[in-house]
Amino acid sequence: MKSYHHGNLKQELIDCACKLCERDGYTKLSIRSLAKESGVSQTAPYRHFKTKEALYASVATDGFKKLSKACHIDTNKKVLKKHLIEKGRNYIEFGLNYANTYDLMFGTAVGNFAEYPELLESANMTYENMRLSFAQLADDDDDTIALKCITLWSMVHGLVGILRKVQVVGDDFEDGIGPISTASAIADNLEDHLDRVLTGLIQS
Amino acid sequence: MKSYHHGNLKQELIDCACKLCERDGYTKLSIRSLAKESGVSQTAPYRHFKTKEALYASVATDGFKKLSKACHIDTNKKVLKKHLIEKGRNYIEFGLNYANTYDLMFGTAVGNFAEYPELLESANMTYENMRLSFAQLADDDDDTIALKCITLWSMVHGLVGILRKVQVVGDDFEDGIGPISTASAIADNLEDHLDRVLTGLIQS
DNA sequence: CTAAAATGTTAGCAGTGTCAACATTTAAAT
DNA sequence: ATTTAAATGTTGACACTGCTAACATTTTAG
Repeated sequence: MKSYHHGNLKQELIDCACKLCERDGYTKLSIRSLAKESGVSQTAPYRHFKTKEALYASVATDGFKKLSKACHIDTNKKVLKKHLIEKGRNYIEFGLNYANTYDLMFGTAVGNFAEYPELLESANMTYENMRLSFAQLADDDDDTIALKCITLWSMVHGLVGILRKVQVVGDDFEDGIGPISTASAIADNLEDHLDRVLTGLIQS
Repeated sequence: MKSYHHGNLKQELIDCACKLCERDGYTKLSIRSLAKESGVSQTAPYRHFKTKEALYASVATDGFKKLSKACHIDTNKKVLKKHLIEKGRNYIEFGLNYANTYDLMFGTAVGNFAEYPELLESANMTYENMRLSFAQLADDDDDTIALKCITLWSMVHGLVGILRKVQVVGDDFEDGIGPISTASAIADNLEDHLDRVLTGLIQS
């Protein structure tokens, strides 16, 4: 027999939301359907998430933790350029493989990260590891490091966005923006691509 | 006295949608409120837009035309690096000043551009001008040009996205991701920043 | 053991996208 | 010019949504 209290509703809602967000995109997600999925009344989720945005924030937090792990570099050991390239590739692959979650993390679904401390912290962790890793490679003052780090982050972030938009058959632009051959070329030679960008950043 | 037929409903709906999308973000936009705004019944818009996504597509098309104009380069005259830098700045400023519209253009609100020929064409026009301009600067074969062009596009696109996320007070990460001083530094020195990236692309 | 806090339920409001059936106006065909 | 078809607008309705208030139950703390 089912007890009145669920026992682990909050985490189950988050897990389920992560799954559905990634499968269908966060716009398709509804609190009500989520509640039904967990066998609970329509408004039960409101005991754990004040608004839908709060639920989004939890999903985004989960996303940042996964992204952080995917491109984490051990800064205790010496950081090499090849490490950064490898993790850059991981970043881009995360953005492409978890595209819907990535939208939630970097879109406007969650207006102000500061309202959700865990989200803010997980996002900053991602940035901080990026910055520390980069600092070991480039021989610059802190401000320059931060600046180049943002440049690098913009690069991989932008690639994720553009690669998703660039999809075409052949050379005549019929099904998307730009030539798909180019998109494939970049995706296939991501290491070379990152190497070139990174080299420019380290040396200049 | 008001006539049964509006006369110019479609364009008025688009204009109004563009305005409201930019002001409040596209998620806040509703067909019904739009109809009310134009003094027409709730379902009248459906004579001009099959779905809400079709309306989004029209707003996005308008956005791409504006973006295209903002960073258009006359490729009949000789294209110089400074032109590309200037237009790169215009691109980024468009992305930041029309952030909500930019979301609609590059987000997932419109799933498949191919379903909306005008949208596809306006987006391709943006890319094509970018590519032709770049081709005059870099002395490479077509494939390499396309590849570097995507790289450049990713750079400015990524900057728009990241600059919007990076916003913090001081050095302790309390209100956003990363240090706001860095974001300002990039924004203030956008020309230098673009110059560096561009120089790397032209020479390597 | 009792009071308070946490968690879940039911009922309901206001708003949404979309559709079907119908009305009116405009454009095209005879 | 008259008839017909197409385009455009309206009403009414369905199923769905986020969210709130009022109430029920369970767990936890004093």
